[in-house]
Amino acid sequence: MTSREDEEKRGRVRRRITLADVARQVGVSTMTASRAISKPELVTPALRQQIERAMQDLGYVPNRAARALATSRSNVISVLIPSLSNAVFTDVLAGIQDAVDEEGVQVLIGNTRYSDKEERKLVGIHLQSNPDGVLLTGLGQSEEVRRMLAASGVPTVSMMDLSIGEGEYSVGLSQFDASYTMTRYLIDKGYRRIGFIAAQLDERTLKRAEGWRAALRAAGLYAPEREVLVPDPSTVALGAELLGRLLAVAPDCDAAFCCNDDLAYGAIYQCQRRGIAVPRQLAICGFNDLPQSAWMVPSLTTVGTPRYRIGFEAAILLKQLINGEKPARQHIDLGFTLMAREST
Amino acid sequence: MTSREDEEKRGRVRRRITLADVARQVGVSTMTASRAISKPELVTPALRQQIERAMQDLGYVPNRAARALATSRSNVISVLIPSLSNAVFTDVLAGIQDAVDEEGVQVLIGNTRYSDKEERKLVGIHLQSNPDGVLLTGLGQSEEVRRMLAASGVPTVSMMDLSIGEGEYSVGLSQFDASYTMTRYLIDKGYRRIGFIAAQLDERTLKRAEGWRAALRAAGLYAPEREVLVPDPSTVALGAELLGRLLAVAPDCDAAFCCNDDLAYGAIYQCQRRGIAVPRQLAICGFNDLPQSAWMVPSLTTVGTPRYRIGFEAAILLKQLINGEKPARQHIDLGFTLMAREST
DNA sequence: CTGAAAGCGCTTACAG
DNA sequence: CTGAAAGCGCTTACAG
Repeated sequence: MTSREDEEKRGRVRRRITLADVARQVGVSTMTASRAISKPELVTPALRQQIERAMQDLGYVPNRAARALATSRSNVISVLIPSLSNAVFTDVLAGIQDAVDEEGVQVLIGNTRYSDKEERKLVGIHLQSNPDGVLLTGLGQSEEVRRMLAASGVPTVSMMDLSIGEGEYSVGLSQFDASYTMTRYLIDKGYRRIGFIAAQLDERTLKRAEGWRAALRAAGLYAPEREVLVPDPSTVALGAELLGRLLAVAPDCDAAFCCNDDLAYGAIYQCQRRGIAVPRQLAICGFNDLPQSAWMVPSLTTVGTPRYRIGFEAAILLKQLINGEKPARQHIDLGFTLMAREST
Repeated sequence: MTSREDEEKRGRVRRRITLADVARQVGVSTMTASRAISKPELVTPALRQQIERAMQDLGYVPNRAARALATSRSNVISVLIPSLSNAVFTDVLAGIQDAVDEEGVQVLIGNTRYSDKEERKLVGIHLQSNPDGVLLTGLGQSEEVRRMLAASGVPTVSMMDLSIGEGEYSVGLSQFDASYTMTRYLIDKGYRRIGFIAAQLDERTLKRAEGWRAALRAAGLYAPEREVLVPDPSTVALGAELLGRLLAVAPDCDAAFCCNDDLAYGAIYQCQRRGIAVPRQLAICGFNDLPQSAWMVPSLTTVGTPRYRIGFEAAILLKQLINGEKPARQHIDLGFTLMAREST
């Protein structure tokens, strides 16, 4: 204590309080102080109280880095998502956080911006933190990412889509089936010239495009000119523009399936600006069922996806792997829900 | 090498490659290997190349915890935001990420969920990681949070609002002025019975309410029954409901100022459902200018806020503090922009 | 139930 | 330009 005060008076850098300081104050060894935290049942109640008291008084804050180094358990999990501005992934994140919350696990969030290169870079960086596990978005990781992850031996779970690999783990839904189902619904409702609007063109989007094509082909209604696919980031503004493009190349469309809700919002606004009645003249549907979709006018027909639960279940699965347990299932299909509303 | 292979054959846990492994392989000391990373100019080019080669071959991944422990510099900054589902804060986050990207700084994200208690808890947890700096949202931290932060000696910058404290640092805008300006604009446009709809009731919202009141009072137009404030989380659905409530208690309103864009979207949808013409019968405006606001029909009058830049500049300011530099300004006012559109 | 001591994987002032 | 050695702050098998 006194030497510490001296230091401060002399203007030296304030040294952080360590376990040793706490132990000295109470007159026990550091290992007993350590145990008072990690295995409290192993230390006499009276002693434990004194130690806890001293930690309080001194304002002791454990040093994670030291603990991680000593235990080679970081209590960190790494999460790689393609976007933070897309509500889909912040919902996934919320599920993850809730699943690991009480355990003192820290979630390291990496934003890959839909880029394989960024993902590669982030895996490298995150691996430096020795994560106990990694949560990945999608299945299409680059060879190098797979190699790094395999070499590290860190358990990994993929989110959003369903894998079929033996040594792999995934939690999600079939993007293809969901899209096929939506398209089938449109056909059953009587729509015959169904366009498809997509942006970003990540793996999920491409699978949705495949689902749409397959359903139309099965019904003998597929027409390639009715698909407008662009790699640009998905926004409401882009949805408005792409609907314009779709109608320019395929003015006879009676429905437009947008690969996500943001694009659908833009498409609906575009219709409103042009005086096109939705759904009477043109039906519009989206994908994901963001909160706004149920409330806008007209309300949006879309596919509900269990994003929060995907994050939650993926984190649970990862925890099992981290603890060396054998999970009941390697691949967890959380399904989807068709939300039929006014826009179709 | 050989002993390592032995270990693997015997099925032992695969040991992580360390700097010592790299050094041994090349035949140098670990400190030279270390320097090849941190101060490459201090090691002979030929040697350096050999070392880099060995790191590649062995798949060496530095251990952040060990480095943090040795240097007492974590290269981590902690960011506390109240929500991840609010685009406002993901924009702030994007600015922060971009500002610290290349430096190998890791951003620890804490979601306080608008709760002082959560914030307190998160500060404690994040402090365990020895962050080099902390970025806080808003000015209203609890006494305990201030104490913990002060005791840790970690540099701190507040985001979103402007502080006036001497030893404090902040980057943001005057929420009061922005709201006052919007209200003044409505008055100038001829609106006389202007309601206010707010949710969440965090500090920023309350300051916006104050700005609205002040402008109306100054014009002799303030009427307390025209304010509807609820603590619930802000959503589009709630905006629709609150507009209903406002019109129930104050049916003579000719404008409704929503404390953020989400509520405004809901309010506009509510009007559309009820056949209330916007802005002819009721003007609606929001706050923040989210991407959709410019595209919806009618487009939304709102206040543009420099969220990305707030995050970016706050991170720059924090870096200066971390490096012991004296920043040019303690408080950076990034202002706001009135976006007058169709809805008013 | 408690303690002495070694070790986790890095970095760094100090010599040479 | 390179190295021997100590230290960062914890934890843990092993004794007692």
